[in-house]
Amino acid sequence: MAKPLKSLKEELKQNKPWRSLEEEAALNVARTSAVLEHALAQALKPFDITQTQYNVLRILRGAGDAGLCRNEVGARLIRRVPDVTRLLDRMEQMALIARVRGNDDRRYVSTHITAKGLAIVDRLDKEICAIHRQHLGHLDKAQLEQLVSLLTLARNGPD
Amino acid sequence: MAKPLKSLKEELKQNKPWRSLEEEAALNVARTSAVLEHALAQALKPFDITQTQYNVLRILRGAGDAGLCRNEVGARLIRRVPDVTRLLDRMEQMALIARVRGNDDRRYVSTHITAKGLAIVDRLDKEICAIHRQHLGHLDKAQLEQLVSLLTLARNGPD
DNA sequence: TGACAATGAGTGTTGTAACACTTAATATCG
DNA sequence: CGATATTAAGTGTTACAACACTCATTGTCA
Repeated sequence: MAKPLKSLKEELKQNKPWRSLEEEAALNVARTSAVLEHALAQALKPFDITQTQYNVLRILRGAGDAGLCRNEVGARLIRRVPDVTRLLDRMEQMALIARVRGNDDRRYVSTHITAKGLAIVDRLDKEICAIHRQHLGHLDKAQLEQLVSLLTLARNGPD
Repeated sequence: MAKPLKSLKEELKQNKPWRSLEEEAALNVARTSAVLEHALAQALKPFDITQTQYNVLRILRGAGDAGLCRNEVGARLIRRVPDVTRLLDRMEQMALIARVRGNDDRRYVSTHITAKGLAIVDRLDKEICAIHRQHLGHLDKAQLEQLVSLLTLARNGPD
């Protein structure tokens, strides 16, 4: 027998009907994201890094030896943050990343992941993977693909 | 002809394959949420309130004259925040809400929306509705329902 | 070639989020 | 009835987010 699913209205003890289906969808996206991000934040806490910092580490691991400049890092973050400079400052202080100012263009500062930073993301890979499976593993392949497809469609806008 | 949709990988200039479908789905949820929340934040800026504060105002509007205590407000927020007290403090200073300590149980403080707060949420209704339609209106009814259904299923977990 | 725009990084400041901890009032039970 | 737990709200502190602004270096073209 199918388990009765707890709707968002029940979750937030909301008893009024949604004003529109679009609103219901938007709130469901926000709520689901909040739940997933909370789980991620909990997993990162023992390592004393935030989700954004974890995101940066993964971006810089992907960038390899070439590294990336501040603006490129900022552009690849899932959530845009103003003040990438001090985000990187803090990570540099923690010795998770290193920065080198360019020689040909002295405005340019390339940012690299350090061995310490790399060790942390590598160490976290399995754990984060397990969290994703724990939270989304009960959806089958077709459902996950459909979810990705609907969200992609949503983000690509009406134009 | 169908417009080619921009995938998350293209959006974030990521060229590596996802490690799992679950991860791809989780990141798509997070990214979509970030985009929607950014749009909402922009709309709220002229009124000098944050998304969380807007969320509180809607909760308290829904609660009506009875109001809600601090913990109830916190429980109904889309994203959990520690320190609801000072969130409400700030809103009280802005005269958006009012608090009354209970007489029979003097621990209990009920929180109400003020006329000023009510005026702001009411004023915002149409605008927020338009934002939702702008961002999700190009999905048809079946797609939105499926999105809600998949997200609800995701949040309800494997157990 | 020299003024001026464009680009990349960084700073100052304020408010808010996150964490652990405390105080006050009521309920419970030996 | 008094010790103890429970429930509700609040406080102290640190670090981070958000906003507008500045500084330095390079590109461009009249």
